[in-house]
This record gives sequence, structure tokens and C-alpha cells, in this order.
Amino acid sequence: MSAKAQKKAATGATRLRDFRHSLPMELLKAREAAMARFRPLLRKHGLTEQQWRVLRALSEYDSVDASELATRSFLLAPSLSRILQHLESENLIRRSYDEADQRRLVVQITAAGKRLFDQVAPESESLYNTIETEFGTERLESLYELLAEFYQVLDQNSSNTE
Amino acid sequence: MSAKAQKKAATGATRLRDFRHSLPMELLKAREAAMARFRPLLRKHGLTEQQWRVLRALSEYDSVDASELATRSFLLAPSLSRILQHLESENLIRRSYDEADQRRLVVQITAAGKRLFDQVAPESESLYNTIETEFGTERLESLYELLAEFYQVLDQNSSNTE
DNA sequence: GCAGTATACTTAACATGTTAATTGAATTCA
DNA sequence: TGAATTCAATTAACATGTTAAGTATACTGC
Repeated sequence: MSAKAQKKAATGATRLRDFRHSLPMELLKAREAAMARFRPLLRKHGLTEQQWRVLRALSEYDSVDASELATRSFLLAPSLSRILQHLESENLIRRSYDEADQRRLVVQITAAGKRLFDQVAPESESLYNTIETEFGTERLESLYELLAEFYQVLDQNSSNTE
Repeated sequence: MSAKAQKKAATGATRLRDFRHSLPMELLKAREAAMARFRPLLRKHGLTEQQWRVLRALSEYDSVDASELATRSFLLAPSLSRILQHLESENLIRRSYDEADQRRLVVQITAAGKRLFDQVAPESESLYNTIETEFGTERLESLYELLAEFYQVLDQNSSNTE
């Protein structure tokens, strides 16, 4: 028998619930399925998923400080710090310091950054629409709602014990 | 005005759907909310989330080859390769080569690995139950179903054009 | 006005994610 | 059977995730 996957006979030892029911992994699979659609597009434009999140957040503002940007692009400060340095080196964003509070980094998208955004955004939107069509608008809406409820409930209850 | 977040007046330029409606990011937020509950436990035992996924998958088998393990723990080959080397250096797993096909790496959990698993699993299960209680069993089931449907639909349609 | 503390960001260190290239083994088929 | 191809795993290179430590600025209270 070639060792492909010899399922262990159920012993008395610890068993978790069926591995199928691993919530973080199911969320990861769904996310990966979606990202697999967007990654080729971003790659074509030399962007990572995270860099795109930053550009996308910046496209909505004239200027944002780094903390706000981290929240909006859902990135941790160290990651954002590196990403901003990288984006600046490619002249897609500008960094400066808030006059009123020198600790704060103020970030702006450049004209080149905006052009790149305007180039990618329609294609991204199109891919999103494809997903919506395949999965169905209603189910997609349900998914959005459940996801938001889920993290709101968990974040809420977590913040109590911190 | 201290630059906190100067929302840009709506111009004629490209606008994506509302930023809330970024599916990959919503999935990421949900996943992060869940992982935030498990990470302290894993950390206490010196494990990363991915290492735990591997141990968990291995706990169900006497021996598995690396490809199968990658599928079950949802890790890419390069990541799994590094993780297995690390876990072996800590004597939590054993690696060997399939006699019938020397390309295949056969992986087994060690006694020490099983002990660690048995130590972490109950606590992990407990945390999971807490989440289920907070969010509600029914909504959680709905979420599982939607997630599985989602990635099945997307993966299915993706595999056609590859 | 200054010591102590808090805040915002960066750097460091290590692990993983992602893609491409590489290595070695098995398979195919002329 | 042997060259070409396929396959399984690893390595390489660069980007990000995660936690801790570091740095500079701002605030607080005495």
C-alpha cells in the first residue's frame, strides 16, 4: 500500500471536531478562492493585494494619516510602514509629517498613483461582478451580512477582556 | 485642520463600490476576529497557526504524504516544506521517503507531537465553543454553509479556464 | 517646566505567502 | 531503453504577518 493517506482507526485519544469545521480555515479557503480571481490582475500591474488595498483607501482621500490608513486597509502598522516606503519609492504615494503633530505621518496618493488606480479599478470591478454573478447577488449579500455580524460580535466581546 | 481624514469630495473619477464591500477584506476581518481568540493559546505552546494546522491534520493519520498534508492543512508546498523542517527539528514530527516512490515525503506525528496536540486540542475546542455560543450555533452553521458554497462555486468555475 | 507617561511610527527578528527556478525521481513513448 | 516529459518536493527571492523593542514627539500633572 503506497502511503497516500492511511486514516487512523479511531483511538481513545483526543479528537477535535471534524477538520472540515475549522472556521479560520474555511474563511481562509473562501478568501483564497476570491483572491485567486484578483491576483493575476494585480500582478499584471505590479501590485500586491496589500498595496492595492492601500491605493484603494488612498483614492478616497486627499490625505490620510497612517493610523487611519492602517484601519481602512486592515494592515498592521509594521506592514503598512514597509508598504508605504515601497509605494513611495515608486512614486505612487507621497509621505510627509503633520505640522500640528510631528508624530503623525500624512499620506497622499500621487498623480501617478491615481492613474494606476484608475487603470486597475474598472478591471477589479469587473472581476467582482463576475463573482457576484456566479455566486448570486442574494447569497453574496447574506455572506457579507454574516461576516460583518461575526466579526462585530467577536471583536465586541474580545475588547471587554483586554 | 489636523489631517485626520479629509474625505475627498466626490469627483468624476473612478469610484469603486463602497469600500465596506470588499469581499476579500471582509473575509480577512472575520478570520482575524476568530484567530485573535486562538493565537494566545497557540503562542503559549510555541506554535504558529500553520504549525497547529499541520499537527491537527497529522493527528488524524498514521502517516500522510506531503501533498495530501498540504491539501488538508491548506498550505502551499513551500510553506509546508519549511514548516515540516521546523517541526522535525523540535521532534514533533518524523519525515521519511516512500519506498515505492522516492519522490514522496511521508510524514508522521511523533509521540511528543501527539502529546502536544492532546494538550492544546481541548483548550482549542473550548475556545471554539465559546465562539459558537457568542455567535449562535445556527448562524455559525449558516456561515459554514455559505463559505463552502462560495469557494466551491468559485473554485469550480476557476478550474475550467486554467 | 520637567519628569513620567502615552502616542505614532519604525525597526528588528522570525515565520509564512507567493511565484519562479531547481533538483531528483518516476513515467511515457517512440 | 533512453530522451523527453511529468511529477514531488525543495530552494530562492521578495513581500507581508506577528510580536517585541526602539525612537521621537506630544501630553499630563505636579
